[in-house]
Amino acid sequence: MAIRTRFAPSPTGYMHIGNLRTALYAYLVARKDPEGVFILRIEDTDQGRLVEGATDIIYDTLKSCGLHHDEGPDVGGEYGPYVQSERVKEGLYLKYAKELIKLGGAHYCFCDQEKIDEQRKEAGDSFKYTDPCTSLSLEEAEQRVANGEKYVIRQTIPSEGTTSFDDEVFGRITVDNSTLDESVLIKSDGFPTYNFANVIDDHLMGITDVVRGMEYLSSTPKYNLIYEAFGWDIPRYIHCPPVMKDEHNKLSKRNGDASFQDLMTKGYLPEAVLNYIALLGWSPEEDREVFTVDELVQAFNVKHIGTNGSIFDPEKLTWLNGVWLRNMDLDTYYETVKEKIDEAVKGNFDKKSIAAIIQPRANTLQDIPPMLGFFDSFPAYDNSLYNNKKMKTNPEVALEALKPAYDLLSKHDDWSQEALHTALMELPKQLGKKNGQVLFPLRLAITGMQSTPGGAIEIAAILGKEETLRRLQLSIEQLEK
RNA sequence: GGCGUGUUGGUGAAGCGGCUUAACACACCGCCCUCUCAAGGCGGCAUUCACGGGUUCAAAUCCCGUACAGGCUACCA
Repeated sequence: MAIRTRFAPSPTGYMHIGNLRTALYAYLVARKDPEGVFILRIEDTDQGRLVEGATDIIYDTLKSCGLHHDEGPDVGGEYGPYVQSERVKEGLYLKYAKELIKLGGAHYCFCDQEKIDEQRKEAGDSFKYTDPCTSLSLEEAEQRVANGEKYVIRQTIPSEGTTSFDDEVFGRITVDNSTLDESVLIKSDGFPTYNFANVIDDHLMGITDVVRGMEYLSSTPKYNLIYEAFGWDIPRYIHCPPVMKDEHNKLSKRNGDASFQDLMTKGYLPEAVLNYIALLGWSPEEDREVFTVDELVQAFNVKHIGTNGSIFDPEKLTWLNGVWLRNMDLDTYYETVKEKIDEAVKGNFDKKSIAAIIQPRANTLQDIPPMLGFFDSFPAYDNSLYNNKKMKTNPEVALEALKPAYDLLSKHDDWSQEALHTALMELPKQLGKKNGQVLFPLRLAITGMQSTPGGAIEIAAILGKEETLRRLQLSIEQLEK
């Protein structure tokens, strides 16, 4: 039987990294099977928490990550509808809830909130609701429903015994039924709760492998009781540990900058983000860290998902993003950073050469513009910058190097980087100086910057003869004052 | 409070009873390369696996307890 997994977010805001990771893992589990199917289902049963536009964010995020779903609200499929609120309209959950009642797995409950609160107050800390409606006869309950009394449908839990299941990552989990509470399955507004809808839908959609966060670990036994009451097959469970912001806090939608969208605007690549989050909580068998999504499909193994929560580390993401950027061939790199270069450099320079000098230096797209300011404007700088211990330079040494450099360059016509290189590398020898004593001042003289991406030769080549000489001239005058 | 889960360096982690004097990666620190800054190369960085007991010839690895963390305990998901 082909594996079917689903990603089932509720449209209550943007996608944060923990969510995305769950989607990734569900995707990988499905793709691992050549016949596997990955489904997107929208869980919008909490009408009060819906956020406008949230579903679009989900579509967009999955799309830009390359996590294509085979079935879903936007692409269709044989098991639709894929939006729970639409399924409610079909009366689907209520139908199954009533069947579950007949099977003894659920019951009508007429208790109002005050009654429950009262019991909670009395019980203090160790509260577990004891529902008096459990003992109502079905006839009586149905009569009251027919009379128009407000009701919910609650799960009926056996008072004795234990329920166990095997989780693929956490192993065997066993709980006493007596600790399980009889949660609401159908709310008084007629909508199912997550507790019920996810079981019904997972079964109806033929989900074989349930991939979700471990916050559901402790309610899974309740879900299994429902599966069992219906006589349905229980899926494989893959519960994932949380992604944390720091030692104490899970990543959260509020005051978090770890949404996928945020990371994009911070200049990270979707590929790098996917790669990074795959590594949060999962480790490959081989000693390697750089993976494309397709490569992850090959390498992924549920058995290597860890059991402890992991802290999202922006520094490592930044490094990995840099690796992705550096691994690109120059044409691809140029295409991806073109926009950033254009943003920072308006002058008529060869942008591809600029791309070449920043490629080993930028870890995120955002790093790029601040590096390039000196192209458009020649910044004012102080002569003291020529003092450099390591380079063994000072203003005098600089002047001794810059004047002959000017003479040489003004007579030099082949402005290719190679030609400039050969010409300028001769100069230190002729002057009896070290390379750094000539090239360091030269770079400073034409950029006004203490440090720049690229060296004097590379930058001179990009600036062009006219601009290079112009700046050099200005710097020499400044030194001679 | 109850129930369930987890705890290897600053971070991600490997390890699943002897091969571990605890991989690898990020960060950090050195050195090398070098016209700056990066990139790259090399090396350093946990005498110890939350703590305390126990089992065993042998434990980070198994068991128990304690501490701590986060999860569930909603007509949220």
